[in-house]
Amino acid sequence: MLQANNFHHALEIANVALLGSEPNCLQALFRKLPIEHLATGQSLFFEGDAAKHLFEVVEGDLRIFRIISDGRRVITGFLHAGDIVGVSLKDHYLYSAEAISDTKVRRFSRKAFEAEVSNSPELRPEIFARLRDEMAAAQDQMVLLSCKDAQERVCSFLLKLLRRHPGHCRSGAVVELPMTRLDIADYLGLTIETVSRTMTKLTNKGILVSAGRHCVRIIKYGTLVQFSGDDEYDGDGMIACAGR
Amino acid sequence: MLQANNFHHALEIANVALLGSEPNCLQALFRKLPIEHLATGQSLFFEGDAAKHLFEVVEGDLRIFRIISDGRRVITGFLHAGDIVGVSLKDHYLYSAEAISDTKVRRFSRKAFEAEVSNSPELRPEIFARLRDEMAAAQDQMVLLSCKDAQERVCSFLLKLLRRHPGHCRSGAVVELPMTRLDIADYLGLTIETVSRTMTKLTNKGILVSAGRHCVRIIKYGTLVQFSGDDEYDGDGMIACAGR
DNA sequence: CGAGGGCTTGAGCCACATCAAGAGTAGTGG
DNA sequence: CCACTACTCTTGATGTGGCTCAAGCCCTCG
Repeated sequence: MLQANNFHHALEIANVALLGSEPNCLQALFRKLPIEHLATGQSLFFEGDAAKHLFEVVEGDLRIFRIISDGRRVITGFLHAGDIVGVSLKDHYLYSAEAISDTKVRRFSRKAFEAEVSNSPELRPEIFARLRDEMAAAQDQMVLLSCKDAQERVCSFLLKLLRRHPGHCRSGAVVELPMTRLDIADYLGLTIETVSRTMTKLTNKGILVSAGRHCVRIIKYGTLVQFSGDDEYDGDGMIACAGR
Repeated sequence: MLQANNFHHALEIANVALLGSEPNCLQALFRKLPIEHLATGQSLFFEGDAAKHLFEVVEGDLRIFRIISDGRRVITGFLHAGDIVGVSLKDHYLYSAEAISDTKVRRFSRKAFEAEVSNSPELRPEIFARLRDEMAAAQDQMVLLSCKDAQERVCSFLLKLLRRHPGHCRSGAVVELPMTRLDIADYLGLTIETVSRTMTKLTNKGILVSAGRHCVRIIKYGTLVQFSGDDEYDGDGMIACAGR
């Protein structure tokens, strides 16, 4: 299932070699590892597989999702360059991960990672910070799914993408949507038709204009924020806007 | 807002005194601390407050929730005896916490807690395990809110409560529902009327019988599982059923 | 230029929300 | 002990947002 199985042994050795170096940030842990390439649609791992590795997303985007008993798919998040997947893993992956665009990742042995983190007091706060961010994102998503209507969900989603790039939180900014409408629908707990209709409505209201299938330009940022149904005030100030 | 503010200084001293003792499990950390009592409906802390403490629930139940801009409430979880609240906190509480029954808690300084965990290699895996469980629960909740219908939500909820007591996962078991219907509704993303109607329907189908306002007896456990819409198979075997 | 996949748009329907009333239960005070 | 009150829960009637089903459009790519 996991590609490049023959590759792992070499990586283990590379990981072990890193153990003495005491890197002071997570990214540094991964820096020396070879880059693996994923084509659009290719899987990184599957829900239920033994969780032997963590990954750093170097470039591109991934969707993480679960398939439920009736065959439907729930996307629980998207990952982008700079994100690390697997920090919150149990023995088995809780979800599947697939590339939604051409993507580059670095693979790290889970065992070596845990040893590394356990030995490095500098790294632990960073791990905890990422876990906390992940929890906060999950909370926000629960609020969205619990009680936002279609328009609020779509606006919240667009804002979330905007906020990944500080300085893009303003009218005139352009949002890239690397995922398909179906991905967005499965993430927002809507159908593809409702997402499409909602985008059209937002366009008719003059809040955004389409700029190709995977791109929209925000015309009225303030209105978008209002429509998102979030409180303007955020407990941690602008931290939510500064990205991870 | 937080009660017993005059009490904190003494606690800090108690916490510091613990630092030398190297406890080997989280519960042990809290064991020596005085118990604080919360009456039904009383708040433990509020969303946005500076997160200065963690709490161990010794007895009783809490709801954790957020109030959104239009005044609606989203309950993101319930806490029970043995749970620890605050492991995943940022500088400020992400949610409010209120007692839903008479509740006893122990309070631990966040700073001392972090020092303790940082000094104790035995404690860290336990912390991570709790964070992972919290993440897994959040994922499950997202799946529930994304695509389960009312009946599936209510059945999943009842099963979740049952699974807190190993051995109760069978026909004839009794489930305590310390929270109100409104709490359940706000947790499941439904209205109080829909929760009530769904419970009635399940009763009419012979799956459960009411045993007072805060108590139901499960008659057909297997059917309840089927109706919950979860896969029978769980990646980590019976772990999900063994409670925290 | 044709085929297939992704997206948009329309019509009708259904599950759940909303609105409204009434029944059951706990708590209070005389 | 009972009456009064307030709250929780249940049940019914009606409304509606988003889902389902269906068709057509628009890219992209061979």
